Amino acid sequence: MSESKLPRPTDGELAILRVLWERGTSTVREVHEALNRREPEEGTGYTTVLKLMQIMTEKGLVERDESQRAHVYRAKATEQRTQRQLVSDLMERAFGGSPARLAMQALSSRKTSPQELAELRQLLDSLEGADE
Amino acid sequence: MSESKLPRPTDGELAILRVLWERGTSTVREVHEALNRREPEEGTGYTTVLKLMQIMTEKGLVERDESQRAHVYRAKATEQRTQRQLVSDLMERAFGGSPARLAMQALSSRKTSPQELAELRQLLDSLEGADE
DNA sequence: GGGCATCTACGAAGCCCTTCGTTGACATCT
DNA sequence: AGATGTCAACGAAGGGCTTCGTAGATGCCC
Repeated sequence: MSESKLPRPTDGELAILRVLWERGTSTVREVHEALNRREPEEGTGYTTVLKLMQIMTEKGLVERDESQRAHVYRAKATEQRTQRQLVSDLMERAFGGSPARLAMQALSSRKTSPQELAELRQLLDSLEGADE
Repeated sequence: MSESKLPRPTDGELAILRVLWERGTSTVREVHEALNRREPEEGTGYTTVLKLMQIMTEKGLVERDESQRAHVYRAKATEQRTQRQLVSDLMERAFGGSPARLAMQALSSRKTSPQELAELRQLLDSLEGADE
């Protein structure tokens, strides 16, 4: 029962999760530095990141190991799982629940590499094959 | 210059926009009734909807005609335009800017009808055709 | 040990979103 | 005209998100 529903992460929380997914488990300092390397103009303070991560711990979005003086955090949900949740959410709220309309909007909004198009085609094949 | 960037609508605002897209121009009362027909358990009050729509007017998300006693509102951006914005947003924040990964996640998250799959296939064809 | 750097914890402030009660204007019906 | 119902406007309250200053604990180096 440890897999109950996690809340939808906010923009700030998502930025932190992205660092954790990319780097693996990290301390607050590491996350803070990664964020400011990625977005030098934003400049969020150290304690701001710390506070966010503390709240995320309360919400269950991350877990932390307090055995070291500098606590070590890790994302509780995988990147895939979170992406699925966010997509489902947007699909319901803005696309009337239609995955295809969302997918088409995504593909139209930016150029996609031939390789990715091929992967998509493959996915379509498998979806059509598995009709029930 | 009337086409500047509109802010990302909140969840509540998006629900109202959906009513306006579906019904066309509407009064507050009409929106309120449509929402409570759609989500009977939620039960947002009339003044709540009114307040939201007033704020949306300030933000530029909707426009209103005040010539009648019951003001008539209409969405300022089309459904398509808003969907594109929301998708781009999510793509940047959670998918590292990759449209294909977002599309695949969308298609995996829910069963898609054969007809929609066919439409998608067609879109893929046209995208591949238009390589530069 | 004293001084310095690093880290967590706490709390407050500011802003936005949502909700709703109240008020005053306006219309309609009798 | 007076009663009733509908409407926009306003303000306030509550909660969540973000930001940061400050304090207290801990580790390290001379």
